Amino acid sequence: MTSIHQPNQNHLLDTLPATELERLLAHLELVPMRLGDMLYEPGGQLQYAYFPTTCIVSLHYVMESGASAEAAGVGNEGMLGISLFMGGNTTASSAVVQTAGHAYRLKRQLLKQEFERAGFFQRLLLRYTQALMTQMSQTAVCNRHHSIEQQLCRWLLLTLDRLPTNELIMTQELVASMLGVRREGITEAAGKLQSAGFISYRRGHISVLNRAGLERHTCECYAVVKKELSRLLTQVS
Amino acid sequence: MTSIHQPNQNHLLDTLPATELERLLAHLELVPMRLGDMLYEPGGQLQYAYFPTTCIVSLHYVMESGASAEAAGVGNEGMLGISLFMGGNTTASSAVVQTAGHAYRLKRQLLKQEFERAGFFQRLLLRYTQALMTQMSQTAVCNRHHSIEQQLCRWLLLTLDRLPTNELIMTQELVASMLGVRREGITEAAGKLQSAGFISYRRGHISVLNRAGLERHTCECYAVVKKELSRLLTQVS
DNA sequence: GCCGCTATGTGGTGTACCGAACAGACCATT
DNA sequence: AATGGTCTGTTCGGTACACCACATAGCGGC
Repeated sequence: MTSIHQPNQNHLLDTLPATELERLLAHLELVPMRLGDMLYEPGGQLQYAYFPTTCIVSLHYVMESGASAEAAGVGNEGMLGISLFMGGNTTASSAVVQTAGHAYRLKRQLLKQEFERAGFFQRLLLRYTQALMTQMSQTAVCNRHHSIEQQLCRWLLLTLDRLPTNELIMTQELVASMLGVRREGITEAAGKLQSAGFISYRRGHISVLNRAGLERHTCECYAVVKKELSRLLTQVS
Repeated sequence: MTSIHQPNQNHLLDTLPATELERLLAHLELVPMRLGDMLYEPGGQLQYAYFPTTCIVSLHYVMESGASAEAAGVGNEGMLGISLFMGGNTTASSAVVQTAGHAYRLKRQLLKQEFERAGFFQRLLLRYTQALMTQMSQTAVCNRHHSIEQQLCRWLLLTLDRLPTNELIMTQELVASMLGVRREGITEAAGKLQSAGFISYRRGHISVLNRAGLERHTCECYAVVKKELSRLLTQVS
């Protein structure tokens, strides 16, 4: 009997050659991730790296004023705990579960040890980190120049790509805090997307009906991030 | 006789233990960096890594519309060519010289080779990369929530920290393209800072007269970036 | 010193987004 | 079926910044 949860639902783990994956399998621990769980706070010491399978985690910054925004999201394409092998052990951001689901976690020492073998796993993690940097800097530029509606499209598409379904369990309030805008701004933008027939929603549920429509409506930032991710995570030497 | 240019004017090179630095010295080549020089374009293959001593380089994104913005800056605290050891070999950004000066460059293969020794140099570069990620994500959040005036203060301080003098050779037009705002917005913000006695400027020259004043005026983003940089680049194991 | 270029200053109009306040609608619970 | 809490829709006023147009002023080249 096979469980519905498998490590290879995470793309990074799935990419590993059999021998490398086997070394990890015994240490990977499946954990449920509930909405709002905080994996780490700014400056907090991480004990685990997380490889999401069905959850999505947001790298979130909260300002002194209380305002907040997401710098990047992490789902089944990536991992959390970059700083464990980058050397800092902690980061200035916090990591908050944005969509409930599951992840496999790996003890900090084991991740570090595996990284230091300087093999495929190391190269893969570094490439993923570079993809994450692309996402962060593209978010910076997008925040500067694009409308809420465009950014909402980008965000929906990126989120959708990390989920098996076309439905997001997500209030407008939560989306607003991710994009760092007011809830009313999301209400207005989502209303337009619904009128256009691209999405439909009701109290905490957003369904994507016309993905191609969203892709036409979004800014270029979505494509840049996706392209860079696929470039970096295929053909890892 | 000692030249006025020394590799240890770059903080990363300066941090290297003698044995590691010695291996590099013969291969480090001093190059002048002129204002506007493009070190690399999106997707372009890098041939060298650069360690700035007196120049500043901007990691710059240009949108389809022609609008642009900086995701991060690199000066004597860092290096250019992250993607050479991260595995991607290229990035989605371009790198443009924002302040003329000098840098030491190192052939791509040598950087890679040295990185793969998995010693101090590798740990240092990875830590610097993490600091760069902090700068990028803080820029994303800052773009969302802070006023042009605050951002200008942040940007002036970050730039000042990379220069030996308190004078920036820089038109308002250029500053505007860094922050991704209109030139008039910079005129207005700079005017206020000048009235407050923090800076003075004339055609392409900005002098900082009161650093503490700028620090009081800037948003928290400056401190976050500086703190993370100093945390990561001291006590490298 | 004059000229012309480029950098800077200013003003008017438009708009996207913010802040706050409130109304209505949906859903879960009882 | 009623109730209460949460989520969504709408409105109003304010503001920061964009876009456009043009005026002035510093500086280099002649």
